[in-house]
Amino acid sequence: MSDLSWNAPILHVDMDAFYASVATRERPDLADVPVIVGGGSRGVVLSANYLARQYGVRSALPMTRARRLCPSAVVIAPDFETYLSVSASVLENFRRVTPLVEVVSLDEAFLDVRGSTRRLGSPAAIADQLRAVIHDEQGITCSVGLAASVSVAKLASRRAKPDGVVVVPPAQVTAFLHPLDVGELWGVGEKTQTMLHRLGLVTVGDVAHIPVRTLQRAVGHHLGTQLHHLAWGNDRRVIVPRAGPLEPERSMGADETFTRDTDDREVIVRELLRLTRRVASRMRAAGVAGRTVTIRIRFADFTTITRSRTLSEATDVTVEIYRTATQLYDALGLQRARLRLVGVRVEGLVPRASVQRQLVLGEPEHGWAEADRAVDRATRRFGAAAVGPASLLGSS
DNA sequence: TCTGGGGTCCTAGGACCC
DNA sequence: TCTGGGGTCCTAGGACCC
Repeated sequence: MSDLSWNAPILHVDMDAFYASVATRERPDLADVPVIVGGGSRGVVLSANYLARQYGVRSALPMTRARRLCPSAVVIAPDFETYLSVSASVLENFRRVTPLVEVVSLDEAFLDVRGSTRRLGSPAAIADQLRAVIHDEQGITCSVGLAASVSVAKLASRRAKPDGVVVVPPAQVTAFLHPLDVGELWGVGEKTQTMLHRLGLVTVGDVAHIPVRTLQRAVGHHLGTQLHHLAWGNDRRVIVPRAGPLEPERSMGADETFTRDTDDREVIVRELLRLTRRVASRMRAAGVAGRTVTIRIRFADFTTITRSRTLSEATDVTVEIYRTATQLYDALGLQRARLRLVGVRVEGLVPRASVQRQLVLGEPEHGWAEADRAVDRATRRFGAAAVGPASLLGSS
């Protein structure tokens, strides 16, 4: 009955410890063992099963700390191909419920089920069906939050974990929200949480009851407005059906942490070239070009700077992006600074077809675009190791 | 051997233009 | 012989999300 009063019942479906669950679903030997999915020596935890979490292991924790907290954990390298395929199967399960699916990431999506209740039953019944189907077909569990808005549904699913459902009827939204810590709100990370706590704003209810202007002064105009609305459950966001992270992007980039910090210009510049090739070929595959080239430098002490330059016209040409990146790097005039990470990003992406190249006759540049396409073709046929500048031979 | 890699959005100051 | 005021673009930094 109460379901009928819901303007738009929203489900937020969130896989439980997704990477770890997928990694262990056919490994009964790991069922009762702490499991961590994570990268190499300088990496972070990508996913941890609930046994590992009992030791304090969390996503984004440095692997070194995670191993210290839980020496008995089995550490597994991520296998994104498998995650992608499981994720695609789960998405099919969603689409059988409703076409109004907004994919957030590989392991998370919002479903607007207002059009599905006649066929499938109440929103709560739909949540149960989905969890059963995903468990039976994919061998993993998920949690579901059900509410009348996107933001509350998301908070509800978090409270449902693991392997549960939490329903927040419209009349109970503020009673549900106000006791929560401000850090639970979308847009409040570690920094903002700390700042709000220092101001004596600990719960969502605290934030709800101070004047918007005060909030805006504390955290900025935009975020202040947003938090005020979220604290009262005012969330007009609607589900935008989309396939997820494969949307037309505004920027593309790549960065990589060195195995060891380095101050060697040769090594750094070679890395800039490797990253640029990766980014540029992704851009060409996506049919986009961009005008602003940004490099990112992270020093050994973790301080991070960016330097960018906007070109007169958009490009997807490896050599142009690379030249800009190295010029930006050299302009820093670093001497003995040890770098932990470098990155290259191209912003202001537009469809390549919309770029009118002002080709100057005799300009030596205009052969490079064709060279890139030849490299792309060869890479598709023979693999990435087959083609590359001499400075990268043997390194890829 | 503390702290990945892919992104998005906001803020703020200066340049520049009308 | 002080100050305008928008709007837009560019750059840099920072916070956040998954």
